[in-house]
Amino acid sequence: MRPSGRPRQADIARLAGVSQPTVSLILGGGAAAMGIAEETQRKVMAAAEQLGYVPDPIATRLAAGQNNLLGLYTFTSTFPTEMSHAYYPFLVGIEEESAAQGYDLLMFIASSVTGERPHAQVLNRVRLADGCLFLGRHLPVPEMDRLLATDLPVVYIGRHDEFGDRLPYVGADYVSAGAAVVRHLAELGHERVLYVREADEAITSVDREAGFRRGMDECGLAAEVVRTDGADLTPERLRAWRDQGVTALVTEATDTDAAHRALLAAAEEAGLRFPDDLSLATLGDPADRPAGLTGFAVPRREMGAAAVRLLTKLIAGDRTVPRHQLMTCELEPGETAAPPR
Amino acid sequence: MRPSGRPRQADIARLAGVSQPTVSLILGGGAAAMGIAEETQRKVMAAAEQLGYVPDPIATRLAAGQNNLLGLYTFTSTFPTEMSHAYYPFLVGIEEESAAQGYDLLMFIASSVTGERPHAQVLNRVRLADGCLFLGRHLPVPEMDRLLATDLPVVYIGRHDEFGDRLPYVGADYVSAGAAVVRHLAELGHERVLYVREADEAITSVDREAGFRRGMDECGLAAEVVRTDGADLTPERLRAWRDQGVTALVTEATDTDAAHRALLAAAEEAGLRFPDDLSLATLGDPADRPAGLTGFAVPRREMGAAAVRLLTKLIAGDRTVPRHQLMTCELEPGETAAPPR
DNA sequence: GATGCCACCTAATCCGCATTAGGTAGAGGA
DNA sequence: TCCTCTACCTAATGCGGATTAGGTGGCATC
Repeated sequence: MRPSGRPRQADIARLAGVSQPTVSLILGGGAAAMGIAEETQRKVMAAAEQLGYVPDPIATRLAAGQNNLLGLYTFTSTFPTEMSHAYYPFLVGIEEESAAQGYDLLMFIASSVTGERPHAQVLNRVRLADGCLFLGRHLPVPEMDRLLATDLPVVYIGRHDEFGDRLPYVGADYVSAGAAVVRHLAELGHERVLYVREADEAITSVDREAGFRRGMDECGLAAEVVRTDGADLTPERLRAWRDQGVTALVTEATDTDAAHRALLAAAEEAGLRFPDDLSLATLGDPADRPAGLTGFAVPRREMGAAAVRLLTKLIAGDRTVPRHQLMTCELEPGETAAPPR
Repeated sequence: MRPSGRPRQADIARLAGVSQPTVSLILGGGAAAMGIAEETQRKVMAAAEQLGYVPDPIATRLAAGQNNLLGLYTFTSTFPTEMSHAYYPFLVGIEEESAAQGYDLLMFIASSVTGERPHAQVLNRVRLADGCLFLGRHLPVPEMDRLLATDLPVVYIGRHDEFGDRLPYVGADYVSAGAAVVRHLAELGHERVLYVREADEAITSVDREAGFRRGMDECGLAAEVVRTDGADLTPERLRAWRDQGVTALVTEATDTDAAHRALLAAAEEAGLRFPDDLSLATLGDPADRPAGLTGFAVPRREMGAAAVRLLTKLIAGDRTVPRHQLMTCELEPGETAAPPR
């Protein structure tokens, strides 16, 4: 049976009057084709062209162990219907860099039909590609663990230290970015800056606070940190802070943006405006980032591109690349922070 | 060389004291394993379990003859940086339905910032999927023609009649939708409705006008059509139409939205408001659709899903499916159309 | 004219699994 | 005892391409 009408190397070989291995050598290109007569190469290339030959990625991978396909697996729907297209910038970066590196993208889809453990199935299919990018908040640890046990190159987009050095990733440098935001506030003249963070201990939250502290430290200021669940951020509390001499607030953007939202709401209710009454900065990209908000931007597009570069290097067998990369986030001065008044 | 340390069927076979094909039969499950002794099955299953066997998807697919991959090729960047994410809803539908059908998505990347990849080359590579979806405004006719000459199942998203029956597609039924919008206006009491369209003769524009005319016809009204390049839509002209008794305007949404935008601008300048002074409806989805605009919605998500269904049927060899499908667009009553005043 | 040497290409295999045509052993019948 | 069936399993092969170890013919050399 010949399942597809696609031409194979054997067809080219017949047409060109050579053997299949010769075709493979020539189409394989470069160094391997060195010892082959120009004339033969021309014939073969012409035949391949004429037949519209395209190598079968499956066979290629089976035989050679690679097929120029980069897998992309998101642990939720790749194209989220609900959430603001948070993944989109990643995809843009991934697409661009993949094209630049000569890879096509193989998007693996967590089938909703498989129910129970959808990831197990897909994580197996993932091995179709030469390597795979992962994206998404909730990472299924056991399946990932099994995948890491294989030799498939993998890169996670986003910081994930659960697996230590075993899981390469490209993340954002929240620490440096947080410190930069604080320095910006200090340069504006703020001396009492309060960090309002959520109770969540996610690595990103930890990093942001570390960044805040580092920035304060570098400026010789005392770091004050408050944890909130959102509800306890009352207008009175805000006013009290202000009366005590606090001139700037820093919050963090998370998946829920609880602290950020609560702060905005409380300020509104208290009749406090930014930056007139208080300065405000936010560490991270809130989902509905108000224009002019002081903080930093997560370079999602660049992260996507960097992840592709890292992955292709891993595929190429490069053992020297740093397996954990943190991208710099650009400071966004914005308009919610100004000199204290 | 044994590239991966994973166990294969041969290993199981050795451990269970049977042959590799036997293992394949048993693990292949169900019907094929019918003629195999229970005892043997147990041994094999136990061995597989013990070794932690997981079938290699590559080899499986090579042997099975198809790879469960749907290609997706957009004639522009798949993830446009600039334009409002017009393709996004298509992608959502495509992803969902692909998952439901058990296919993964292979995204072919056309142009990139670096190194142009001519369509010809990519259209060749496209053939590595079991079938391919196409998306995008500008379709390279000669290359497409060559691709259609092969037996690769293909579905275009969007109406494209250049290739007649050779190119299956899933489009939107602009004619019916246009007629429905006009009927809506007529029901509101409008009798003199003016269609303001662009000069472009794209099939979609032709359809929209046809829809307008059909709607008017069904309501026993005379169709009046004006072509514009945008610049000639002066405030005076709008006022003149109104003074002559026109109570409703209909425009079309295109890639540039020239007519639509010009009309809004001219109305603003003329101090005419919708629906107070004139009623307005737009055929299609303008890029920045103002909330409440009367018109119809293009069911992009459903189109994506329908395209996947059509493609999978074609792949399965179904020769009876209608190769051209037009999806119904929902009327959006909106607020820019009201009874004439 | 035998030998050596290249330059070019092909035969043979493998990758891991699926499939089909056979083969073997044991049971049952004559 | 010989033959025929089943019941079970295996040998052989293919999928499409990569790789390696040869093989062949022509030309130069002694």
